[in-house]
Amino acid sequence: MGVTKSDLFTEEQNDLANVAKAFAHPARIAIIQYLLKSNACINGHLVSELGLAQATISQHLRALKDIGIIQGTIEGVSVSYCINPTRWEEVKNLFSEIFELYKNPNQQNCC
Amino acid sequence: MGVTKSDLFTEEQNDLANVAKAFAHPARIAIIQYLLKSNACINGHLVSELGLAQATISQHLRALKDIGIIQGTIEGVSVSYCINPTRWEEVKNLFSEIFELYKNPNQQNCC
DNA sequence: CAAATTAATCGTAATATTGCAATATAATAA
DNA sequence: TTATTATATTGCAATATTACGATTAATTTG
Repeated sequence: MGVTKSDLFTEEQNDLANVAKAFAHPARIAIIQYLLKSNACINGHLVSELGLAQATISQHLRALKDIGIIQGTIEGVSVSYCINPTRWEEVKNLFSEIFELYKNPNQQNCC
Repeated sequence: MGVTKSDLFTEEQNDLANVAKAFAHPARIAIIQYLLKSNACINGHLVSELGLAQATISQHLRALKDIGIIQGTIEGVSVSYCINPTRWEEVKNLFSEIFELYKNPNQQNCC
């Protein structure tokens, strides 16, 4: 055991779950926030910003790249990272969908 | 190793990461969607809805309760669950904050 | 009271994630 | 070419998560 039974769920549910994993670690949130705030391509100064080892940062960057939220282009020796605008919009909409699903006409419909 | 180094990050970052974990598994998304769509208190018919064992569902429900997204009240032999409206709003705002952080004036600011 | 029902918890196995040192890779500089 | 620099990958240890059978706890029914 220990394996998520993906086949029990819809593609949409599995998608959202995977995307949510991007946000499910503070280091990845820190990376995302850093890229969002700078709103530009950032060379990998992230290692000095966060207090984690270079290998660990690289691993988190890879996770974010796999999910598609960030993209990186090689610039000589270093790599520039930034938010992927298209994917960001997609991810935003995925979350919006579920958040908009909740209508609470009266405060009393809850146990 | 294997422990997330929470002390390296802000409380806000750790909070969002924890909340995101609610969405980071398709079964929990399915549970949330089920409660959202019914928009009412639902007795534990979730076990028959999803294809997971009773113990597993209970475990996911507990995770959602710990995060605060759902609440349950005992109704005789069974338990009624529903979305916690206040917390839901909070969670929604946490995600909104980070999503609103992204401004993309021109499509060319990305590598 | 005993049986039935419902859900939580415990214990455990399997898999996933996190973190890092060491190493590999790739581009540039000397 | 040989350093140097920046990042990725590998291998591994520690911890977390997922799943479920078995058990427990609490309530209701007969």
